[in-house]
Amino acid sequence: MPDPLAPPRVRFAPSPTGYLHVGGARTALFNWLYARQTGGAFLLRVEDTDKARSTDESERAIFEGLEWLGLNWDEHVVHQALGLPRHQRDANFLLETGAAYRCFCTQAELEAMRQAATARKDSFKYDRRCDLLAPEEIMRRVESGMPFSVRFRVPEGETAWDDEVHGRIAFPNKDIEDFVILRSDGTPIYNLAVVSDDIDMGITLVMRGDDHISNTPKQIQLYRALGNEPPRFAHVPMIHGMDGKKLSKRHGATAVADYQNEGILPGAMVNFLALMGWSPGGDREVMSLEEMIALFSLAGLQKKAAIFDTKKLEWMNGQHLSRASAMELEPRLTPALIKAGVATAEMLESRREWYLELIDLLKVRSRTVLDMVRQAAPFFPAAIAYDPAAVDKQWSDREASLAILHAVQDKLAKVDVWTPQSLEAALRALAEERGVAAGKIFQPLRVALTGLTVSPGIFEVLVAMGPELTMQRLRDAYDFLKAVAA
RNA sequence: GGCGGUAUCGUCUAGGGGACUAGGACGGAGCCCUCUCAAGGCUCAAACACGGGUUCGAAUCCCGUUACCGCUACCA
Repeated sequence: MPDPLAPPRVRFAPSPTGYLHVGGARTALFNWLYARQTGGAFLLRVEDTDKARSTDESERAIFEGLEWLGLNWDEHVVHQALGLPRHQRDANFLLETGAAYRCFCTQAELEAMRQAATARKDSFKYDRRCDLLAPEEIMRRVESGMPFSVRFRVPEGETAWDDEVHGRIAFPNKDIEDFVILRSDGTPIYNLAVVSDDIDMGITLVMRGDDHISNTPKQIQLYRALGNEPPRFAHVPMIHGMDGKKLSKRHGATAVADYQNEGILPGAMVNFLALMGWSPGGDREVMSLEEMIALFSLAGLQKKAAIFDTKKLEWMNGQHLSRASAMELEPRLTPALIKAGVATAEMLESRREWYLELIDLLKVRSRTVLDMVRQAAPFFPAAIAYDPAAVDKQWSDREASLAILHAVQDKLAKVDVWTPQSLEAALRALAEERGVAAGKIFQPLRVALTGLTVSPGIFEVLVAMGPELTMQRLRDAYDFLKAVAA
């Protein structure tokens, strides 16, 4: 009997056959939030019994994904394959207590029975023929070395549990066939391995995808036959793609690492994932990890599958970007800037104050870290590319543009102290002298400085860029304009 | 086919018998702000799957139907 007052123990149990999928990440997140809120333990178990498909690389990718999201686990990582002796002991125990029996049917025989049933339009269920064998016959077959699998004998009645998200779910036992728990090669089948491990790890709440609902009655039967009280179960809904089907590659990125590479912040990813299938109630949306821990509850879990909407993820990321401090963003932006070849580590370090101010300037108008890189590029010495759309729109009249830029240069040369105020005064005066709207000056200048139609306020841009780089950009613009004109 | 699960705007959701003319958010349309783009503010379009009950009263409870999803392996 589990102690109801003991701290809960939950687990995330991925099989290392790929990357960390967003669906898995969300299941892990819910378990983690629950453990952190209750002071319980969040354990990790790698389900690597399928040696053919499991790889170390995939295992590493899953760990890295969890670490990036900030989902730290307690105790040591359990590898399911290492539990083989215990799985076999449990199967033998079930055999000895009569809860399970040996099945000598071959896979080919089973397949034939299945096909015969399908031909009759019947649903197939193993007919227990091996359980009806005389004890002497069983003895004879075992002694003659005939291979056998071990099947669990499902008792009469009904198996039900009070699911933490769905309420009571019941399965008539007659609908559950005598399932195999140990293969003829002596290795365990999933349901046995899971139950054996969860008992061994002292798991008190199994929170997993609702695709496991139909495994649950089998597992409850195994708990009982093994002399254990089943844990609580919480079956959370799945994540689907925009077409309503299970989320897969053809819906775009499904690996959390993909979103990491696209410049999504882990805090935003976690926030977004949490909101798919869980709600704190009311209108709360943008939350920190700490707030989610405080607010999390099983009662707020949704029953319905959610569809992954990357648009909302990007919006969420923009929110987190805007709210984060430059100091917090710096470690995420710096590697991206270096990777893109925009700046070097030394460059950023030598002008740290300036760099942090630049981050503050850009973060509010960016949705991803990659957006920030794009917008930050003009503030670094490397030559810029001119966006054709910007050129067409703001420099359509080459001669006029050249004239404006020269006038701007003259004005700027006379500004001693570069502050937003002094620059604004100078440029607005220029507009007045020339009798044009301020925008007619600012926009062509913006293209000259950044190559883009989009940037922070033009005076902030000038200050951040400084007189030297500004003049360089203007000279480059002249060259460009003259080349096009000629 | 059998069994199980689910059903509120296009999407994420609030709602747990009367507070519902159904709220918020993303996305869309528009306005304001404005040197651009964001951010921010405001406005608009947009949903209780259907049919029966129960009840004075149902988005909310019950039953059917439909649709969708999952499982139906000596996979996990």
